[in-house]
Amino acid sequence: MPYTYEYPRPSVTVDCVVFGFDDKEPDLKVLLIQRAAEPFKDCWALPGGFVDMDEPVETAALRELEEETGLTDVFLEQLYTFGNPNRDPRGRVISVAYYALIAPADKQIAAASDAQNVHWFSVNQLPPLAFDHHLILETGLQRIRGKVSYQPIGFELLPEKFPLSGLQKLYETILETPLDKRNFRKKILNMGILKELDEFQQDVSHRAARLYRFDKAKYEQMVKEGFYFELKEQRTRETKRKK
Amino acid sequence: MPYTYEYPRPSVTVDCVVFGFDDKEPDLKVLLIQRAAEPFKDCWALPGGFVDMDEPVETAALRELEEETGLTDVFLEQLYTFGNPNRDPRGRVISVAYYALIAPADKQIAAASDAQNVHWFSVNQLPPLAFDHHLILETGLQRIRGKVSYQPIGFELLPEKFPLSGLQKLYETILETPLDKRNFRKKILNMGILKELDEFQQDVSHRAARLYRFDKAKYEQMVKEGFYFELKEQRTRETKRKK
DNA sequence: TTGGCTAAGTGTATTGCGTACACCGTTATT
DNA sequence: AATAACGGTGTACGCAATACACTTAGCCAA
Repeated sequence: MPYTYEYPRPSVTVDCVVFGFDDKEPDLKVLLIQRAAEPFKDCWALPGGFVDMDEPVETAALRELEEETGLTDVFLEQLYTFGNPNRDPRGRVISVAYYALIAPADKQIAAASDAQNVHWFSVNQLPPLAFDHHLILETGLQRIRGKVSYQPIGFELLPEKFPLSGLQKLYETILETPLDKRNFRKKILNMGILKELDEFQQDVSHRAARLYRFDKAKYEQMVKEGFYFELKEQRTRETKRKK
Repeated sequence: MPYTYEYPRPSVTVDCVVFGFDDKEPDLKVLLIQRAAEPFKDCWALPGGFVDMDEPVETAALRELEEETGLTDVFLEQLYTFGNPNRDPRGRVISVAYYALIAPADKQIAAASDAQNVHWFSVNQLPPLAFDHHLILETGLQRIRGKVSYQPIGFELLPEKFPLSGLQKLYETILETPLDKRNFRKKILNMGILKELDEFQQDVSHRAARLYRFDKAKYEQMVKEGFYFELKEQRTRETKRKK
């Protein structure tokens, strides 16, 4: 027991809420691992683990994500820090939560390390979760619901090339509201942040849709010039203003 | 040295970015303390300190704030967690930062505990700060700039009763942009979240303005019914869409 | 008391954007 | 050849954002 301190110290962990989008269902998914060790052995949980003493916290999140699921090169942002004294039966554990967005093409995932199993779950059909992971996940959901409307993070959930209908489905899924096709296309195309490609969908049993790519460089250029991304929930005239 | 662990553990602290608004200058202010102990003795810093083992992190933030500045009953939200390995010369210290908004009427502050001095600084005239507190403060600034536009947190910076011009000055200060008086009044009054009082400014050397109060209960009621607060930067027609 | 200063308070015309809404075209399948 | 599935397109309407200037109220000082 070599590590001794004058005052007691908490352990610090990271946990990752990994979101993925499945446009077949269509459904927002979360990546969970099945714990191989106590506590909560066999229970589903968010991927995560202890922060090493010499690594930045975000690095720990990326490392644990790769160790437990094989994922690399993900979009990752800090979500919230959970530190209630009783959230972990092993003692005082403060967890810095991150959320990640990954494109389905990257979805080759592999159970490893502390995990005996890794699996995508629909956010609407979640198993019981270890610790306070349900709270963390819910916090992550709120975050991306709030954030997709005014930052173009949704593209992180799509493959590099996607049809407009795929983007629309994504927004409809996250915002839980139907959008008008013509208005959606008009608005997103007018923004000028999509690059129209000369490629089309393959292997579909109907007319193939044109593919687009998110033009990140142009977007950042426009932001500098005062552009303000905004793609809100479309409400009907009735619900818009009551009374 | 009674506390021994199998693995090394970081220390965990909290830091608070306390914002106040001065409508005389008008200026956005931050409350800083002058450190009484090493490291960074005599240097200005954000109020904060170590998290006790049996208290929630947010409780620690509130406790440290009271201990060092005498402030209680503040609006407080978690900001971000800073955990780079070298941010503190004493070793690995991970800090959970919060930001607080307080009304000027509450501004009776008192140096205490670890602080030899407490002082309001304009965010535009900051002294050198201890640790990475400059980064934390900057992060807090960005947060409230982003947040005032779509959540009515600005009222936390005003006294309970305020004139419309005070609210407008607040928004102009935080957003760093001039707003049109008539449009501002029209918009905020139409929202219906302000209660018109039968009281007026006192001791002003010109016509006294009517005072208003933020009707929080009504606002929350309206949010439930789908109301969406939004008070954006007003841009001119020219800058709005280029080309 | 009067004149001057400061800030409060108020209305309208224009325009751009969000919204609602329906049909034809293309491709693959049987 | 017919069907099924989705792709792709235009317009009219109404509201809300914007631009813009003068009068009134109250205090103060000469």
